[in-house]
Amino acid sequence: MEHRIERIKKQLHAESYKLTPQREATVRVLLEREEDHLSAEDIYLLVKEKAPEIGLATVYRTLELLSELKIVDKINFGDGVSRYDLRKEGAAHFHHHLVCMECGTVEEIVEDLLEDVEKKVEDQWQFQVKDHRLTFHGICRHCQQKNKESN
Amino acid sequence: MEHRIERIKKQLHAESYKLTPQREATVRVLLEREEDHLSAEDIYLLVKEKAPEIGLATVYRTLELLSELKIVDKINFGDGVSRYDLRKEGAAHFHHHLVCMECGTVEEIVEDLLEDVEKKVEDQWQFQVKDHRLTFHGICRHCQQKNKESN
DNA sequence: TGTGTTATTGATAATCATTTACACTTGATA
DNA sequence: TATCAAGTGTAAATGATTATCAATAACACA
Ligand SMILES: [Mn+2]
Ligand SMILES: [Mn+2]
Ligand SMILES: [Zn+2]
Ligand SMILES: [Zn+2]
Repeated sequence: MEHRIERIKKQLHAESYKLTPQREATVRVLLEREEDHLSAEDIYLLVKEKAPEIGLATVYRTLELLSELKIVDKINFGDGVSRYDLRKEGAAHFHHHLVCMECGTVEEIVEDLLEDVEKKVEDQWQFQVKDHRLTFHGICRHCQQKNKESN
Repeated sequence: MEHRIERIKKQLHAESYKLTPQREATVRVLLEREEDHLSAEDIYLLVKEKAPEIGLATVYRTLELLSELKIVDKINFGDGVSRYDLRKEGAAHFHHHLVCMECGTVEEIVEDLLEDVEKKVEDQWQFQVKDHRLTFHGICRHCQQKNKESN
């Protein structure tokens, strides 16, 4: 944890931004809830527990800044809100998501999986890939089980 | 064109919805601009040319309905608006997109490309895939060329 | 240590996409 | 024709995000 905060601090400094107390509190929430996919509002409420005086606008500004520096990725699962997802330490690409259409849970896939596809896109479409977003919609293990039992 | 309208009409009837003049005008715009990725507002303005009395809410309602029936797919490229994309005739899966980070153009990939990946997800993650969203962000052919010349 | 400069913040208002409420129209059916 | 549900247009409401602005904190240097 402290190690990752240090690293993020350095990334900010490298672009001559400071790790203010508000920014640090926000980053800590993101680290503590790394496997979740929180909206700005969610994050705001959690940060308020550590730093009650923080404003919602500051949370938005911090998330915007962290997005620019590629420390977090902004994603959209089709409900009305943006969600913010910490990049995995040292990951070259954004990870993938499995969204269950029945219970709404979101599972992560850290494996690349797209190496071959990207090569094809670069070769056949002559498109220079920098990043990607891949989300599968379907039925999670748990709901499959539940459905089987109810039959 | 007329053939596809007929088919969509049948899909609506199958769920006991009617193809009202407003809905037809909206569908026609989507067919005419099939390769584009229009927002609700874009579509509204185009439909108004055919049916000036239509209301924005009706366009939203129609797009919502067409989404439910899987006639269009709602996508989000990260700018603040949802965009609506006609499913390719008879396509089992939603097609993919290449978004240029420099000029903003969106290119389509109709080929599946994900067969192997989906198999892996089903086997190794036991997730039953129903649909997917795949977008690559990068530099399009045209902008690559332009960058090369300016060096 | 003081002083000017700039970045950052919190509160609030503004913006903008989307949804809702509601009164009116339409078209089918009894 | 009278009735009824589905569909519509207008206008207002909602909710997420962004812009504004005065106050504060951090820093650079006399
Ligand atoms: Mn994630
Ligand atoms: Mn498309
Ligand atoms: Zn589930
Ligand atoms: Zn381009």
